[in-house]
Amino acid sequence: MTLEDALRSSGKRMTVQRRLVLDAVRQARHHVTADQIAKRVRAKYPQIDASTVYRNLQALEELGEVIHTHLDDRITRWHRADSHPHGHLICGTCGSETEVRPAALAAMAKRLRDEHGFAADLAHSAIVGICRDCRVVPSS
Amino acid sequence: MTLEDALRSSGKRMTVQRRLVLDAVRQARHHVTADQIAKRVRAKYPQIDASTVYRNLQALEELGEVIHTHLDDRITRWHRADSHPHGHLICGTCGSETEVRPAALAAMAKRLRDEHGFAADLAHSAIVGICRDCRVVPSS
DNA sequence: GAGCCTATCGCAAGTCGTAGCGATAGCGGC
DNA sequence: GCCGCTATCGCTACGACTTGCGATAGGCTC
Repeated sequence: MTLEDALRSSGKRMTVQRRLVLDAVRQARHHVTADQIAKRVRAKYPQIDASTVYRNLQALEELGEVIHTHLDDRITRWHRADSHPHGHLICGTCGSETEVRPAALAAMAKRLRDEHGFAADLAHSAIVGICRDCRVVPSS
Repeated sequence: MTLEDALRSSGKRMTVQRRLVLDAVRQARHHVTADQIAKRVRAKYPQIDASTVYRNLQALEELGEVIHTHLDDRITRWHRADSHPHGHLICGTCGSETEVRPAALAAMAKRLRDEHGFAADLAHSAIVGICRDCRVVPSS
């Protein structure tokens, strides 16, 4: 398996905790928080510590199994690496969250690559701004 | 003064702590962290609490005096609202930080406005990716 | 399948930022 | 200048996450 190879070549080990954290992320429909993952894992393995969840999420990200993104709160979200990529538009006024197609992000990223040689990952952090509705009717 | 008017019309008050926090942000050359601001303020007003600094930064942002941005760590940076706007490109490999001209951001934002009616603030969060140097010579 | 090396674990403590609470002090009116 | 309303203060506790440490347990060798 690719995962086993990746583990081996990076000197990492497969522990029960690691396996359960990975399963939890894979089974989640969309983004999940570390806390949600911890709760899922505790159903099968109650003694797992939050720090173990965080460390395993980092390790699994290094292995290319999971990815994290930042919305506009202080809570990191995680999802499986093979889910379809997309960006997030978050309205600072009403808090609404809209997904953006990868194509739109790619076009934006092209400009940064051309001008700065910078390969941007525009799905990593949400883009904050003001949505259509809030522009028309400013918040009271 | 505009600031006094803004304070009045929003029911806010000008306290010595508020004044010192604002001065500290204004005197800073670039972005500063809340902790750096607290240290500066404590030179003149040693008893100020960190939570007071945070609350005043929020209040001053509502008044349009200061702005906060997010780089790729978990630490919020603050700067005066009238400094020239710019975006940040942060390399996830080497950690280098590059400033982007507002014009480049505006062009990118236009697409989101046209397609989604979304007025993006692309200076609010840093754009993460891989810089030119790290693309050519991958990190060892 | 026993032994060894060390990655990983659970726990405790620390950091950045937020939130609740009783005490203090701006600031508008008299 | 004094009074009263309440925004703001300092303090403490909490939430998300990180880090250091001794104990545990993968997984490679024999």
